[in-house]
Amino acid sequence: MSALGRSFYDRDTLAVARDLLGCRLVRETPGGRIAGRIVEVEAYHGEEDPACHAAAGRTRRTEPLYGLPGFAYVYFIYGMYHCFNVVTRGQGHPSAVLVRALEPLEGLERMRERRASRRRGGAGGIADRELANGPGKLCDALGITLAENRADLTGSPLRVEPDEPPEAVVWTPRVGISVGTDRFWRCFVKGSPHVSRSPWNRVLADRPRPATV
DNA sequence: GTACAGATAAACT
DNA sequence: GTTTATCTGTACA
Repeated sequence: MSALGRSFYDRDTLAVARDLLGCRLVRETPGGRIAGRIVEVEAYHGEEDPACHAAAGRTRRTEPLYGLPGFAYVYFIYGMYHCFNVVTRGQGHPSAVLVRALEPLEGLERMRERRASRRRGGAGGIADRELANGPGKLCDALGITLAENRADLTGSPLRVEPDEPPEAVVWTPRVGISVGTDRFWRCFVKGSPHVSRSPWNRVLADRPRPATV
């Protein structure tokens, strides 16, 4: 399966977020493929979005957001974890989609080994659904670090492949932010047991897709 | 099952 | 010096 091309990412951020659900995030390693179905994402939309890192303007960290769509934006957070984003839209509009959770599909044992190295319990204690049900966890499972920041997702060992689209999705506010909580820009596959933990998961009513910004 | 404290360092002010 | 798009272990129900 070939990677999604540049034009996929060069669209409205909410549309890219929605269409990433169901796709397969793939990491090629010397030991083989590690991959999972994307089941949860969040949109971060430009300097006018107070929760977007670009709200602080163009800095050393946010530089990738101002670059071409289809490249990775990875940052280090809470002194311990990494978060993986795909850059959307054209240059000059700094927006991206945070990938928050995967349904593990390939290389589950390699995921387990990488995740276990940070824990005390050992590799045996991690259930399949706990391997990548969070933005920090999936970066650990796939071995994504700052070395992958600015990687070209359209032609590299780290890429997104089209797969089965979800039957239904749910929109909620974004997780872990203190501003911009009025925007329902988190989107996940309805009924998936692989999404991250959030009080908003109980909001079962389907929200219509937010208006394009 | 839920609730909370604490870990830990880059980027920014 | 402050903040942070998180996770884990422990405590308790």
